Amino acid sequence: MSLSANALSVSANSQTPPRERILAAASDLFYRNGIRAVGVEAIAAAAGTNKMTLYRHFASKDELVAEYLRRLAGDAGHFWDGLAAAHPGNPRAQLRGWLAAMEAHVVDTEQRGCALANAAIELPEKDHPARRVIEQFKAAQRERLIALCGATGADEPELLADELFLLLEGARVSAQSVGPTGPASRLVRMGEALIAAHLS
Amino acid sequence: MSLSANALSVSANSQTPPRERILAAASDLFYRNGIRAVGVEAIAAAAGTNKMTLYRHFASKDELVAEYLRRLAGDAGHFWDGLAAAHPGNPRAQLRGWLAAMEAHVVDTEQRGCALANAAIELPEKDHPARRVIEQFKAAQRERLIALCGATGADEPELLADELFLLLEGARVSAQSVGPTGPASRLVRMGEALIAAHLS
DNA sequence: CAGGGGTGTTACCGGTCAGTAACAAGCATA
DNA sequence: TATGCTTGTTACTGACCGGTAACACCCCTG
Repeated sequence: MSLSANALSVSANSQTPPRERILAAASDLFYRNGIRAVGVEAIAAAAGTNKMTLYRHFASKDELVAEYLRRLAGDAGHFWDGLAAAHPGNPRAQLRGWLAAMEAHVVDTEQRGCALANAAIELPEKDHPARRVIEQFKAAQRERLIALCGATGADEPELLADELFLLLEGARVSAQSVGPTGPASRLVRMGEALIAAHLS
Repeated sequence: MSLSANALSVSANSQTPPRERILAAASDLFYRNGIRAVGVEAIAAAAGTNKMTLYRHFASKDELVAEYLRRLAGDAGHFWDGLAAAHPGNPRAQLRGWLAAMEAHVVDTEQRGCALANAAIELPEKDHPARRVIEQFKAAQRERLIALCGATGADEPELLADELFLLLEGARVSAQSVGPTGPASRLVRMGEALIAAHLS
């Protein structure tokens, strides 16, 4: 089972510190091939280094996985911040921007859903260090969505947020089984209908 | 990483033919621990037999995985048939029954989401024999839902079906990251609101 | 009784897994 | 020039992976 990999600019650049190169290579391989499908040796090779250096920066593969997810959670937080900065005082526009970005992400065939959700499916062990990261991230995601729905003046912000949350989560996972042209392609329209129903 | 396993009645019963015991053991282990996390030796042992007998009934582990998913797809088909038989000529009741069953399934902490969807995440290789099964199953699932929504007289049956489809898919996957007490616990209420909106 | 198909047992194959020990080489600072 | 830190290299461990060969066994049918 040959793994697919891309030559990432960061991992090819030997100017970048090895820890960053390893994380970049691991992110790429984990996301596209699955966490369990990727060995540490392949990660080190893709990062232009070797297994020893990898283990000098990460205590174990599980810790590398946790850090990989931590980075993605941070990126998502920055995306939310960017939305808020782009539409200050306009929660409705922020919500609209979020929906549009999510639909674009779902339709993109290069994407394979939410890395955090995928990891939760792939790593059912309750004591895996990645689980803390996943649970905290998803809870924070939901909280932000609830706050945003509340700011728009929806009648039941928490219910609306959960509807949108499930809609998105379903779109991202179903794109991998029925394909991105299926139900997931009308995410914006569905979301707008939900929002409208709660603003009456 | 010790695997969790249950002593299934069928796998403990040596009266049952070995092929069925193997499938039962594989279903249990695959679903709870993930497909890649389970080795064929562990499956054979849980089925009360050995690796050789397993390979006399299944050409490879990948084929065993495909058959495991085929069985589940068949079970789901029977569930739909049962719903239709329980509420003949009453699509509204069938839809309601489907929603209730899905919420019960999502809330059950023993469950770990849709085995087919999980497999799609765990097995991204396009040529894996399981992918055909997954894609056909999800497409059939969606078709049945569309037909049912159409029979209820919804104004846009396909859109409603996709909304319900994504809602369910999201609920099952998010139960594994935010837990079953989160957004997934109000699936019936959300679904009913969607249906009502399309029956106006 | 003879035959044969399904099953169990053991040992093995080559390969990969996560993780480590020991040592050489580079490179900066002091 | 000498120090000390980071990295590279090679080789290795013990375990497990999917899959197979060879052979003994049991039980049912003829």
